[in-house]
Amino acid sequence: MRASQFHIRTTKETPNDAEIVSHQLMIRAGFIRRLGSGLYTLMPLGLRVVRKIEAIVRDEMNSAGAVELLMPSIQPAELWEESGRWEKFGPELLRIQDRHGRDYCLGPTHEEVITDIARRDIKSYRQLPLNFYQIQTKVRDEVRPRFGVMRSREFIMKDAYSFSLGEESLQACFDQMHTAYCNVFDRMGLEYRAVEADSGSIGGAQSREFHVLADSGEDAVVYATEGDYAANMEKAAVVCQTSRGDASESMATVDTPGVHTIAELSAKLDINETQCLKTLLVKGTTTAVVALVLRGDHQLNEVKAEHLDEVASPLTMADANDIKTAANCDAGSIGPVGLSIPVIADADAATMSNFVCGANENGKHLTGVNWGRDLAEPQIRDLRNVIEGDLNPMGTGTLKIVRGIEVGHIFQLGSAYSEAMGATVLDENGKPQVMQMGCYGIGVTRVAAAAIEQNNDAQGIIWPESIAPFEAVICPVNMVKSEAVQAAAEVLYQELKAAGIDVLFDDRPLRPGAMFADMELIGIPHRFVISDKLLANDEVEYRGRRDSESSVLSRSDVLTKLRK
RNA sequence: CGGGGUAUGGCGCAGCCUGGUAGCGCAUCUGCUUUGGGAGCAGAGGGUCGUAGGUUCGAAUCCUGCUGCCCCGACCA
Repeated sequence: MRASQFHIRTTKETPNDAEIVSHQLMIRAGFIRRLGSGLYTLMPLGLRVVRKIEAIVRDEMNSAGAVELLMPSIQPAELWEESGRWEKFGPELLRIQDRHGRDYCLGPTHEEVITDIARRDIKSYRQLPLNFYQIQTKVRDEVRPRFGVMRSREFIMKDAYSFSLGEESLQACFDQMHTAYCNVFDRMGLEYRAVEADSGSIGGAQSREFHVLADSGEDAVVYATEGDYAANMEKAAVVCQTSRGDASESMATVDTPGVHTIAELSAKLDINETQCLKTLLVKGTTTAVVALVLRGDHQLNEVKAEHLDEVASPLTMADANDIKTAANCDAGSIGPVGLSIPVIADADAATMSNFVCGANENGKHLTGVNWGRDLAEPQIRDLRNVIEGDLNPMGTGTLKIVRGIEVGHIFQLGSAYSEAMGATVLDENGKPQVMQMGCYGIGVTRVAAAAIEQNNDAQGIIWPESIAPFEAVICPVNMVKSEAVQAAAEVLYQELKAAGIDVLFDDRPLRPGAMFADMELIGIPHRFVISDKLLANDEVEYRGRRDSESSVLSRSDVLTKLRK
């Protein structure tokens, strides 16, 4: 490709509405252009990257035996009513009506459509297992689109759906996709982790998220210092490592006017937050509210809490009236002593002794409180987020927390959709059996952004070779003045093209500095400079995008350099 | 949806407080010079100051409503 015939628009100024580096660089280098909130045009450079990512994904999916198809973005409401998600999905589902007033949605995901296809097309266990995938534009009416293409309302996603008979076959499909995903991210040269994830309300099944590690990531990823345990924050299990001390103090009431938070409480009484007990009231299933108690320095894990039978789903904090009724005080003064509602304690909270908690009376707290003596022993569950230094639940080492960008998710759906929509096959006995499903997603456009988050410097983007918009660029110095440079650049360009290299020939009449700056901003991995001076010795200058200095090589070594 | 911010040529901003001819940098166009790290000089084009109303002789500027966008919280690839 000749740069003069390719649309390259770069800017020195950083757009003021771009917060994270990938967004800034994608805009500055002209990969994307914003059309509206969460809506982006993929400019020619951006599309090239996306196409390369798609090619890798497609290749690995095909290798894993998945077959590609393409489903419509517009989906009839009836299908979503069948699965129950027309109601459940909420405002993120962008709904539209046609001219006849019929309801549709713009597909945020395609379980319904694919299950409809499966139930019509798959009749026999002999056809299984089968894995369909597509690379397609998804629409989600995000509450808050941000970070450019990282969280946009319209984005490109690879989604695959497997159909199996029996859980063993589902597991095999899942494992196969796990391997394929690792291959995909390996080939893109990304630093990532596959982590255990919560499987949500469907329950039981396996779920794994693939996170590209980056400080700007929106998710917390937990991993063990030893062994290969890794999970997202929602899922990461806590191993209680403390045991309860003796009840050496007696319970007493202290005045704590104006104290509402654990931080204020520990400051007021000059004690550590670990000595305070935090009590949260949430809506319950059989009772109006349920008390959840945690050690003061610990954070409630809302997903874990939501899974409890006693707790209403979705998790809802009790409102002021509920609190008044249950605890006879305001939030900030609640404690578990004397409550007549279920009290569920995090394991670490249950091992506390002589602790401080709210007295269920505004402006008062209790000190020296002990389980079993001052109040009944609580139910014990894992309720909190892990913190750095917690024990690895697998028994080796401790846990660390890093930030991650979720770029992929593989998930065993089981029979959730196939059962609701009647997707069955006949087994070898001629009996109808509900198919087991798995679903597997990769956020293609998000991968591009994640790759930049992980690979950039002050000059701009540093694309991993496999997804760079161009593999190499030829920069002729002062080509307008030198026919020799022009001719040599042209020859090299033709040579690299013939060798199958995806090469950009920067034939724009730019001064060298501007040209280099552009190409570094755009992030092309390999640069070859041609000038009169170099030509005199039959040489070419080479610089890898990560190199701090250029090197000079013989003209004949250019291809070898690229093939290395 | 709650909280905060912002809206002025394509982009980044100043001007607003204290009302009186809309300005700067980048980008664009023309010419000359320049050509190994985002060139210099000279010239040119481009803005109903988000929108609707109000105050005023006069509003980018003061007041009110609305809208867009961005950032912080609950969702997801």
